[in-house]
Amino acid sequence: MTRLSSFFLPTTREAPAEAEALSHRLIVRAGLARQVGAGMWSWLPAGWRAHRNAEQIVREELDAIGGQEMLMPVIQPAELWKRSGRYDIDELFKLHDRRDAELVLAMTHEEVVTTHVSREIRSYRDLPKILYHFQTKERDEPRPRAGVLRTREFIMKDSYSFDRDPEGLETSYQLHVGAYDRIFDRAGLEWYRVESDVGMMGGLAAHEYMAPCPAGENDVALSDAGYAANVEIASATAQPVDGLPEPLDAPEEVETPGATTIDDLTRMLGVPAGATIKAFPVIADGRGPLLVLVRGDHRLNEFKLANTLGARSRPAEAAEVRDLFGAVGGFIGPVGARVPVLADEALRGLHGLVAGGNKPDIHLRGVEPGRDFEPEWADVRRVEPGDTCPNGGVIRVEPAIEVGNIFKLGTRYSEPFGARYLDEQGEEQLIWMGCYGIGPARIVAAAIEQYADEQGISWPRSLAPFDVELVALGKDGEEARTVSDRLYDELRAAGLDVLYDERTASAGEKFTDAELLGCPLRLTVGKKSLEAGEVDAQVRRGQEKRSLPLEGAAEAAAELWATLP
RNA sequence: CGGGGCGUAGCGCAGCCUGGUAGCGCGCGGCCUUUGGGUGGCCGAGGUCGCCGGUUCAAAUCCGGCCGCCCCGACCA
Repeated sequence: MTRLSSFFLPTTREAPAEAEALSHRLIVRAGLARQVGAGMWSWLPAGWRAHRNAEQIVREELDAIGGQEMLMPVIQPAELWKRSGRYDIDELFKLHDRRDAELVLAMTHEEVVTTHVSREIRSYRDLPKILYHFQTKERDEPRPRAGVLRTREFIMKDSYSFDRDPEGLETSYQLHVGAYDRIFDRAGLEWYRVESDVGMMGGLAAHEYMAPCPAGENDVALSDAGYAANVEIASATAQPVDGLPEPLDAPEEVETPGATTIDDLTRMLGVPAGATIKAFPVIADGRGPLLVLVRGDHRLNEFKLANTLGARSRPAEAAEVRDLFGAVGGFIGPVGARVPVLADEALRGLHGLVAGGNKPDIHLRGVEPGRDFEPEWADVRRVEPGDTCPNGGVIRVEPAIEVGNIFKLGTRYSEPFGARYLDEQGEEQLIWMGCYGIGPARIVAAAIEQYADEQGISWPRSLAPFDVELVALGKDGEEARTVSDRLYDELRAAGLDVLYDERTASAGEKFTDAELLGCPLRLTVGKKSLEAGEVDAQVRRGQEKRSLPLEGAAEAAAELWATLP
């Protein structure tokens, strides 16, 4: 029985002052969830129904590719994490039990699942396997934010594939690609599968599933030609520089007092930003000082730099810059630099450029890479809207929520945990692994973000807490109420999940609440339509209204519902 | 971790500068009214003013410390 008069659905007229993201505001206002602390949330009954709907889609599609659901603990011995080398991650919650034994709260489950597999899997006959669970993840995030989008505790579906070789891993990976594509389609989301950074942990390949929306924390580079990549790794051909100065025979000094920014330079010298060189002095692990160059109108992409260097790097400190270049930030450049130079590809072939002169208040103009300095070339810039992607399309950049990721782990965990099997020749081999995550809460939040309108949430059918909200107008005991009571039973008999608003509240209040909660279909029983022998139906998305004959209204509503997005 | 902001009733806020009985709107309870888009009226309940300390005859208000929350950035297997 889901009668609104007794259902725990605390809606509010106003959102908490601190809530900024649309999904945050609507989740609170519609009574789906409540905040307990920074990054800690309780799901209330209606929100939990949506969450479980998302889970169920994920479960069905994983089962369909042969996934086997299990459950592993959140609290784990620290020893496992020391063995995998992940114990020192700052986000890992660490604790001690009463006997002072070291424990951790799991942020994912590679350590435990690999331990099980290493103990139980012996033979190539036991492979492949896909194991998964839905379990709480704990992460001591430095900054939880945007409601349920980034929390310190959340539920994740994580699955793990185990194969005998890279080819097997590729097969399991592709099975997940198919399952994930179907999951996000069924969830009704607009989504992209984008190439993503494999990180420093030695992964082999990775994709992220991104749902574009304003509250998204990630930027994705997209093109109509089908290109899709996280901007962290996206690569594209830069737009040419308009108005490049004429070449000079050799660089010449020009006084630029106080011009420490590209803006200052373009104003002072009258050149376009693209005709300047932006220089970043960095100190790379294992490589020492390095001068990284990008075009003045471009931005350095630190992920791509790290991948190019195969190492982390940090910006040089002011004192280091002085020692290495004899100048302060804003006036350093590649010509005559005593450290190796790494230049972005977009600078290749340009001439007449302005670069720092390595002297206070001095720049050089007429600089030509390759002639005036010999850099190592690499693609280390962030792509910009308007760039041309590898297959010819024009790049645009959109914010998006990461709703899922898939990752080829290789033997990253099977090595430390000794997960091996015997092949047909009786030889011991390492197991090849993949890991695959989905956050149901983010699916819920992304759906809210993508489809909300002025009135509130507008759920995709597959996620909505209820299929139909039935609004009964008039007083208890009037004819409208007897009719709606009967319709409520008939709707449920027709297979629909119904939220029945039989409160003694004004019509406007009920309609407003119904639109805020956003079930795909609203049915209204009141005196007016009843006199015409009808029930009013309103489709939430687009708010299109129509009338259904009272006779057979439940079946008609079920048919209508089935056509909704 | 760097920068900024906030903390007064369930929610949104005023009061603080200039110390002197803690307020408003919404929501909540009762009665009446209204019932197809947040009806109107009357009555009422509800607050250790984030916490600790200091100054003062007197602190929501001034001073110090702490805690919590949010935003931007950094970070994000």
